[in-house]
Amino acid sequence: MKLEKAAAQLEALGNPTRLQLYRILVRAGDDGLAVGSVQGKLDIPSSTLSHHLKRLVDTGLVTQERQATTLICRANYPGMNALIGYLADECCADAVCAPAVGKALV
Amino acid sequence: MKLEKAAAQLEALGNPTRLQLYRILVRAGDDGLAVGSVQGKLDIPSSTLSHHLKRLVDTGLVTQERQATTLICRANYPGMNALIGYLADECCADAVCAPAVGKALV
DNA sequence: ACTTAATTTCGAAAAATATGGAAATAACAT
DNA sequence: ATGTTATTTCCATATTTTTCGAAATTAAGT
Repeated sequence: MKLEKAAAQLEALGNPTRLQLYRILVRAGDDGLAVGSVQGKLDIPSSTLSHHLKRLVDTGLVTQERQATTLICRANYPGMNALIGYLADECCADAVCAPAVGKALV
Repeated sequence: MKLEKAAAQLEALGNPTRLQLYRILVRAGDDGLAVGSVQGKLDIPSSTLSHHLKRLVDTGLVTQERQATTLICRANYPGMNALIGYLADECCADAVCAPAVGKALV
């Protein structure tokens, strides 16, 4: 993973609203969630939500699939894994932190 | 870890200059690196660097220790591990991505 | 074609971030 | 005390981000 891409993904997640949004999608699992359903959970205007979603989609953290008029959004696990892998590699280049990453697995 | 804190750390890392800066500190290992040495590697004005460093320190990703006139900076591994753990937990809440996280360990 | 529902784009204002020169501070040596 | 080096704070500016109402678009359903 290139540093620029990692930074873009980190920045995308580095906004409380978007991180919350991403969490909601993760919790929705493989079924995903329609934009409208997400809006119900976040209670923000649709245009604001659309901008945030776009950011997550553009950076490869979320995917979207049309079903008639509704747009299903899903957390893109491979994208997140690549990011976590990048961070872990950066973090563990010299150190000491493998155990804690391991802990996240349990 | 609280969502707000995770978001602040992600945002701190979500800037190419700061991510590069953080990488440099990780690679410097336990010895750390003086602010001036970092500046030499990044080639940015000291005031700009100081702002970025402050952001990483404030969010708990970097620590600093005075040695006479120079300030030694170190990557704060526990801070990063907590963040990676948070992301892994969020990501793996329902899914499918444990194997990839495992891969990051190797 | 017309309507309805879902979502995005446009446009614009407020807020936050990024950048860096110049001055201030910190810590020490002489 | 003065000088020197290292780093931060102050200040101002340019850019980017965030926010959201209103209008436009998309995709059915009737």
